[in-house]
Amino acid sequence: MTLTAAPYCYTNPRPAVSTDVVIFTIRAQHLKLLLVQRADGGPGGKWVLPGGPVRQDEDLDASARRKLREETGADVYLEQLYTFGRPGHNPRERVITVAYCALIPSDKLQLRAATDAEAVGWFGMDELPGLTSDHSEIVELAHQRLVAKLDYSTIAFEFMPELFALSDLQEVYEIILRQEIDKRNFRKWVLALEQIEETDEERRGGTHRPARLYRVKHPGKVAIIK
Amino acid sequence: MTLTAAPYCYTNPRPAVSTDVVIFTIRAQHLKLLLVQRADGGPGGKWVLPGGPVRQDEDLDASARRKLREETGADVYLEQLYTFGRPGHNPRERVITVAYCALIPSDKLQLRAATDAEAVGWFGMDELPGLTSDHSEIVELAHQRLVAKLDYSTIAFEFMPELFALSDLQEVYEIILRQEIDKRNFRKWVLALEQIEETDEERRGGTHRPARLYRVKHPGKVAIIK
DNA sequence: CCAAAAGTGTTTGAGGTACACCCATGT
DNA sequence: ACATGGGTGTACCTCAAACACTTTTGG
Repeated sequence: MTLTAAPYCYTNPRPAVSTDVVIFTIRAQHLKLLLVQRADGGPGGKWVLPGGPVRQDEDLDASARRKLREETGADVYLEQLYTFGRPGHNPRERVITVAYCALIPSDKLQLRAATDAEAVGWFGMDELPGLTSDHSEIVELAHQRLVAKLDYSTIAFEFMPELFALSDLQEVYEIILRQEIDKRNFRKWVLALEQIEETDEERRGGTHRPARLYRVKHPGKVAIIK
Repeated sequence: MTLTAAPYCYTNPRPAVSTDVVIFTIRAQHLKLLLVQRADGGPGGKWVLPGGPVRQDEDLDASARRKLREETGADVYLEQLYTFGRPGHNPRERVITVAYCALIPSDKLQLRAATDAEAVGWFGMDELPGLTSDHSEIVELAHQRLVAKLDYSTIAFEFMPELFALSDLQEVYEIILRQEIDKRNFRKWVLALEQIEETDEERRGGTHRPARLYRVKHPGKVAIIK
């Protein structure tokens, strides 16, 4: 090992630190998450969560946000999930992973054109390709947390575009919770939160009464609701 | 810098990774947390959270647990809080801190005899000595999270000794929430959770009716309550 | 006029809150 | 007997859940 190959030397061993991001969106009536396939040669390369080493001069949040932007171009809600740090087999190559979770509204959903280096794709929770066990664990935790947060926060609003109908929002809840919700009760509940407001726009589409459109009052801020 | 002084070399810079633990207990009718004072020479050494570098072969949880044991001898409820990783001034000496929170029941509260190297002490939230700004931030977050969790989990039970009276438990809630609670309503609520059970022990103490003692049904497991 | 989604109120039950007195003991 | 904390029940109110029909539009 030469100095030019490994010029960063410490008196104690140090782990490599990466961030991995679970990026969720709602698409085609399903909750999906983004995976990338590194072109490590073979055609059946492993799909993995977007992620990689934290730069030395970069905050953890910034690192996760950079990866989010690199893959999706979107700059949206992002929160730290959990930090995983099982020692690996090789003590000199230990990796610590700070996992993040991001939510993309359907209207900001345009994948960055895949580079030569990797393919990107959205996968439903039921159709995930084989992931490494730590990536499975991260995805599992992110999903649990998302479901739990629907109950006590306005996190689901982060999936909504600028303008949306109440039935769009209801659909998001139904998709994530995997259960139907009574329309009248849902409307009463969500309006009572006072976190969305009516606009005077409406949306006509198809052979039925147009839907009134709403907007999130404080976009990007997730409120805790008791 | 010689090879023997810095034998661990990498092609990219790596941060040092530490764990810091916020250790809470209830003592003398106050919520207190443990700080240590490194004997860095001067008498007015800085008080800091117990913490330090993660060993290379050690899980993050294990690292936090080790520090918990080193300072208190106790092996109790511990959860990961958040990971902080602002880049510091010197890019070669960046530190990433994984913060944990631990809760010690009053009966397991015996501080390890302080070594020559450091003093240890319990401080109320209102009487904290000046901490570094990142330690303040960690303490703040741990406190918020504790208060929030009282509402939707049985985390407060982790403060209880093996056997306790309902009024002891109520007192814990009152201390942390800083508000009085109606005795009858509290008892109805806590019993309806079905997470503690009556024993046939009672405690006599002072000039009044003895208190029935209860026990936590699933010690060490924090239940989420709707 | 028909199909399709949008929109709207009322009743009921569970659980949370407010509130005051009797009980068992030690001195 | 009295002071001290331990222990109990009821009335009310709020909020979540169940439930069905009318409205507006496009074809």
